Amino acid sequence: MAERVPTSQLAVVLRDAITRLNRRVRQTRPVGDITVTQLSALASLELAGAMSPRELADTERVRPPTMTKIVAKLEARGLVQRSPHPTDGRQVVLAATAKGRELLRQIERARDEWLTQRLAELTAAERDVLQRAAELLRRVARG
Amino acid sequence: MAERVPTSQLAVVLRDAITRLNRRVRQTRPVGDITVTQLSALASLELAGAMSPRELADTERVRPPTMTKIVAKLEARGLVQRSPHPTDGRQVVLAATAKGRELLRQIERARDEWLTQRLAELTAAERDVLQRAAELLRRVARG
DNA sequence: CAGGCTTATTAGCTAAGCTAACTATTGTGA
DNA sequence: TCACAATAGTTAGCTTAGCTAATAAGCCTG
Repeated sequence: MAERVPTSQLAVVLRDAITRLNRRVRQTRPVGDITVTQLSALASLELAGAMSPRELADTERVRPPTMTKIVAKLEARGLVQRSPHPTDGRQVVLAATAKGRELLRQIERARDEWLTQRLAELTAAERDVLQRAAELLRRVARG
Repeated sequence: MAERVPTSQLAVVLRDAITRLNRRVRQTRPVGDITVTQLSALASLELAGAMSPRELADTERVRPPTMTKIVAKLEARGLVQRSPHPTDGRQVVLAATAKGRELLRQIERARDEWLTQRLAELTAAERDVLQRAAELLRRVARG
């Protein structure tokens, strides 16, 4: 079925496919009027647990001043809570609030609904390919 | 190997994998100091051929005033050229210049270099899975 | 315990997105 | 035909998101 092609050519095809699908997924407008940047930070906080602004900035690949702004907005919406670090007086500990976690769940559902419908149109064998691919893609991204 | 899971769960896993890999790919800094937004518009122009600002705005899913700014910057860099529409006096025709196309090729090479190296670390069978997946992903994105 | 590192914020800039409002052109219907 | 609606593009003015440089506060070490 799939002809064997050079790895470099696979890279081109794969990047193109991922870029396009990512745009489509992002076009599903979020539920709670939250921006993509804010959502991503909130999701990281929920996924990896409480952390400092510095760590969150590193996770999101932005600079600390940028994260200061993002966190300020999330806090103003009551989605994130900040508390003092138990031992280090400089640091701040950020954590998603119950409201923040609830919003995340709502948005994930809305996004995945679109994708789920699309995937349902494929055959079981095709979904199987995608499932194995998903694991590989995560590994590639992590590497 | 891959256990059969519900389609909705596949959607979650797949979206997550794609989001992460997309971030990684984007982190590869472009060659010519061009922004992601500008690059995307330029790539669309190259891919789909000459079109009006309106059409390009629709393609990129932004509003016309936003595209006005993006095009202005691309034009200032000599990457895009604008010419009058042959019959409709209101419209403008946008096209990538030779310089713009050359920049696109450079950037694509740089990006894919990173991904190619990662893919080279997989087995041939795993690359085969990804190749079939890429085709499916494009189809899903198009749908 | 003085001076240097780390954490976080503030200030000030650019880019990217939006809506509303404007100009110019095209098309249309009485 | 021509007044008027629709369309294309831009301008004005706003918010968000990103950056660097500078500042303030706390920690650590010689």
